[in-house]
Amino acid sequence: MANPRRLFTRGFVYGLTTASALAYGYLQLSNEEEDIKPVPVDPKVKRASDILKYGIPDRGPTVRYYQNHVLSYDQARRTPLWVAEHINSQHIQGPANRKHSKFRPDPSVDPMFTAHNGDYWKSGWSRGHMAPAGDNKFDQEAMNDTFLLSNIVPQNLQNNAGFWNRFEMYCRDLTSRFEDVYVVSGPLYLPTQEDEQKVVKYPVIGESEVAVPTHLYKVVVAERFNTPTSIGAFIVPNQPIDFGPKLTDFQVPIEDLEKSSGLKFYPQLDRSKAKNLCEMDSCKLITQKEFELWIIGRKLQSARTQERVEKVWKELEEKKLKPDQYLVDLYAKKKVELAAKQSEE
DNA sequence: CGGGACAGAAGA
DNA sequence: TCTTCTGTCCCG
Repeated sequence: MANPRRLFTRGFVYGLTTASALAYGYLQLSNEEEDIKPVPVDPKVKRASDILKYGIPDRGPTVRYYQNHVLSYDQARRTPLWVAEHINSQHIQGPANRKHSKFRPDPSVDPMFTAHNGDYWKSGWSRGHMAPAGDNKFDQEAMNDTFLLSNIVPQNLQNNAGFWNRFEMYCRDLTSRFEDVYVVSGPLYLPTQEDEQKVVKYPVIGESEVAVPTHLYKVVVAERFNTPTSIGAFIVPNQPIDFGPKLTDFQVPIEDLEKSSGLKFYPQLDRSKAKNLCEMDSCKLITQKEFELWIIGRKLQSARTQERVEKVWKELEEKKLKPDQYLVDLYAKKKVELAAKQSEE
């Protein structure tokens, strides 16, 4: 019986030489000649089996698959490189609740390269989803997957809960006008001008030294039957952004994002036929008043005491927000509900 | 929707 | 006893 290592080496060389020969075109069938020539081997490739005798440096799996998202993980920075999703109206509604999910290290990531919750605690940075939990309302397990730290980057809390949150809401709202929405999200580490040279500078947090991105990006593709596919690329600074700036302020040519990220997005998409997303659609985020009303609605929903209900309602009055009928009804309903609950106790 | 801080319970 | 986890409350 042959030596296993010997077998492995032989297979290794064969694979390399075949790939190389194809690349060099030596295996092309000749039109004129019928005699079969010996296949030349690129001497550089021939050396590879010796050079790589003890293996090829390993970045880990290039692509990792989850219930409802796919990502590539950056083992050096302890953050994803990119996270891809497909959103439609079926996925963004359902009983799944983030209160049942927990942030935790991704068990599929080598322990040497994983991030931990402790890295984020008291770091000044929040744990920002790339594939959002809210895109997985249809299934609790799919939502739980998005809380694995392989899908998380250190994100400014105001940005996460504010502008980026509204950006994610816009992506979900696209499904009311487009059947299928495809999104790739991820972190960027962009250079800044410092004296005479550009430098890339970013903090790292915790014992795992998780890298804090300078910016976040999204590439959004929206599809609808019988209309041109639309695509938009956005680069958002990882810092507080109030209601002044518009989403279109952060739109960039996708080629610019590709140069910065080193990634080609949607290589199978015929870009010459694609339209600018912000011309096909509004690219308008919800307004400050709409956002604050939404938040108050969510707080009312989750209120557990009468005191809390009254406090939230007072907040609404202080901000001079006009509640719609739904909110008025919800307020009345919660008051009755919690009064009954208190009389039980 | 997006998050964190904290106290007390549960576990080593 | 000290550490870790979970539930609860809080914020925009």
